[in-house]
Amino acid sequence: MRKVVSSGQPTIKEIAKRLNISVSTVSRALHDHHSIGLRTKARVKALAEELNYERNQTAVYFQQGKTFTIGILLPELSEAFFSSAISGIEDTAYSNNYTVLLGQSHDDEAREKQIIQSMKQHRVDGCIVSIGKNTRNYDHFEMLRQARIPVVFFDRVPDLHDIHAVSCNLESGTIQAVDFLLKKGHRVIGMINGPEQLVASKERATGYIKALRKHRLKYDPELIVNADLTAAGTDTAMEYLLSLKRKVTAVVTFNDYVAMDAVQYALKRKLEINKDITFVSYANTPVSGYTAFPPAASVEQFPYEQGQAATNMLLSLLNGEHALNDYTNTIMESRLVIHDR
Amino acid sequence: MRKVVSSGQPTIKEIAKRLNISVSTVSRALHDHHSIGLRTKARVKALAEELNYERNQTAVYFQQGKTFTIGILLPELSEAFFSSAISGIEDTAYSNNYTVLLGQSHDDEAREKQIIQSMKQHRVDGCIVSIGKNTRNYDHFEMLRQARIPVVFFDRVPDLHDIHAVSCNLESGTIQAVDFLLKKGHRVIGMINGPEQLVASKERATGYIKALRKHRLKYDPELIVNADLTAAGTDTAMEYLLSLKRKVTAVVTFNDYVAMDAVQYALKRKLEINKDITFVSYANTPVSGYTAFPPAASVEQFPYEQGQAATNMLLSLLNGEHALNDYTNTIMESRLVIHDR
DNA sequence: GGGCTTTACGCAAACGCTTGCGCGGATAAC
DNA sequence: GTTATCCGCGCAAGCGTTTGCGTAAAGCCC
Repeated sequence: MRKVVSSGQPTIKEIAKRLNISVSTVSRALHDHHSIGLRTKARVKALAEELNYERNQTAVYFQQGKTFTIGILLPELSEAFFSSAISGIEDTAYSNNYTVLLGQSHDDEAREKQIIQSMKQHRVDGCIVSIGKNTRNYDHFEMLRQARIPVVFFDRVPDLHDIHAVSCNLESGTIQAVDFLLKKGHRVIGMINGPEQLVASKERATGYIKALRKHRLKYDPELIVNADLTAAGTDTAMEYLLSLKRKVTAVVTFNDYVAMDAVQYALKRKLEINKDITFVSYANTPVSGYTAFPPAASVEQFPYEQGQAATNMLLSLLNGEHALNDYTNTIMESRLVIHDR
Repeated sequence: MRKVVSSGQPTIKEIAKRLNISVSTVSRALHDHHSIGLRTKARVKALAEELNYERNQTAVYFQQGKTFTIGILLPELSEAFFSSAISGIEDTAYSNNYTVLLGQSHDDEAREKQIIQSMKQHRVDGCIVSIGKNTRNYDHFEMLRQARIPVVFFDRVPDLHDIHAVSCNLESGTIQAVDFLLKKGHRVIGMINGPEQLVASKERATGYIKALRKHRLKYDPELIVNADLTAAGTDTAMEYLLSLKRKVTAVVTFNDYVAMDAVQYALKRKLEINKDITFVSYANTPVSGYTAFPPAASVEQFPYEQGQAATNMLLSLLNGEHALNDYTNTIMESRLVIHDR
């Protein structure tokens, strides 16, 4: 017969043979099944210990059709926001005896699809996903749904209603941010927003508009520009904003990276930060405290906690505590953190 | 019989039944085995497509004793250095059809051991590990060795000779760093080093000493202090260095986090950065460019590339291109990046 | 001591897939 | 026409584990 890898690991079969009992007895003994005598249990456990027996999980997974593994798919593992989130996910997964399978899409829709496919093949029990910024088509997630693999989206959530999601209430955070600028006397406030299809972009825009309305100020659509979050895109957006007739004195940027790029651009244009122009951003990175020209304030999104929340939601889905078709969108509160005084 | 989860997924058995052929034929047809006729292959593939058949990987893994999964164990997923490394690891794993299982130790030896245990049970094909800074005992890795699961250590490498490892040549980087400071006229250079048992600490110390020797300067052991990398530890270390009779005008810190903490401490002591005291660090974070008081220079360690290298080494170990007992320590070059002029 | 329940264990199927081998039939070689 | 070769496919074992059910032996009650 074919020679399998056979890493020489002992199996319950071996234990059974040595003890002259059946494999089922061994299996049950190791599980402390009530129908097994104390003596037998003891003997089995002793031998298992001695042989350094270790249950072959792949066999169990296969047999049970469950892997105690959750897949996480993120655009960019090295981005601070996401790596904090991963940390939160891993921590709560770990304390619930789940393991984490990882994949990054690099915002590439094709790769995103492949990774989802691979995770499905790996038979993950569920997924936590933050979609790429270019993803327009959601067939791959539909596949998961049909395979009854629950998915919890977080942060970058597709604009659908029948999904489970955890995200931050950016609207309220944005309102706080614009409030802050208005109180500092700014009247022409630009916004470098993200791609239109992202919910996060819509929320930011809505917050921006609502804040103005609250102060009975007229909303000028010219002041919001959608960018692609690259440095070049940010430059273009800044160039546009600075070219407007109305003089923009403050800009709300999509995240800290955009803010830093925007700051660079402003410096190139010989503008003085926090004087000629003030930036407010969303804290996707822990650098704010150390940055030379940090945004005057930023909206904290608590990535670690979002990761935890997403994982907890997935786990309750997996445990059946939460019905698969009971779609919930957990909104976490964001909070404006003011850096300069 | 017991009702298994049975997500309704089609199996090769079903395909076989529908086509009135044997499962083995189906299996082989799907693998394009030469011994299967073209007509049969076509029929099988067509039906598979139609039924939306998808191979049950857990069954394959179990059957083959291989999971095409590698485990990565790191101290802290959210640290920039490690998250870049993860990104590099995931990318090369992905392009070699491997998947990545993730765990973080939080520098806790017990948790480290549990994660290794769990990965072993998951039957990962191999591991990539950066050990916790408190880890003194390596039994868990010995277990992996006995289970013939290859491990590649990287960055934080245990001080053993019979291991596979990828790390950065910190010695040369440190020499460059100290050279830099000496050329700027500094003569009393402190070093806040990491925990003694880390190879990385030893290399830094060695580089420091060699650089002095190169310039025919006497090495004063008082100037190197081992810290625990916490903010408090850094404060203590700074306090110590500043209390010395010889006036320290420059400090080489273990990494950017330590540097930033040290900067904070120096500021509290009313010292002017880059005038009263100059810092040089190791770039474990991408923030240097944006920081208010960045270290004057830092030694770049290329985490992404280290991750790639570690993964490639592991893969060649797994493919048998590299003998398990042929222990190699790949040293990558570090390079001093100068921030101020 | 007969009938009953309980205790403690074994039997064997099942999970989905791969693969060595065997075998019938067609084709080629001589 | 006989033999060797090859093509195309089926049989069945095996990977390690779990678990429904069957069944002896032991214990209990009356």
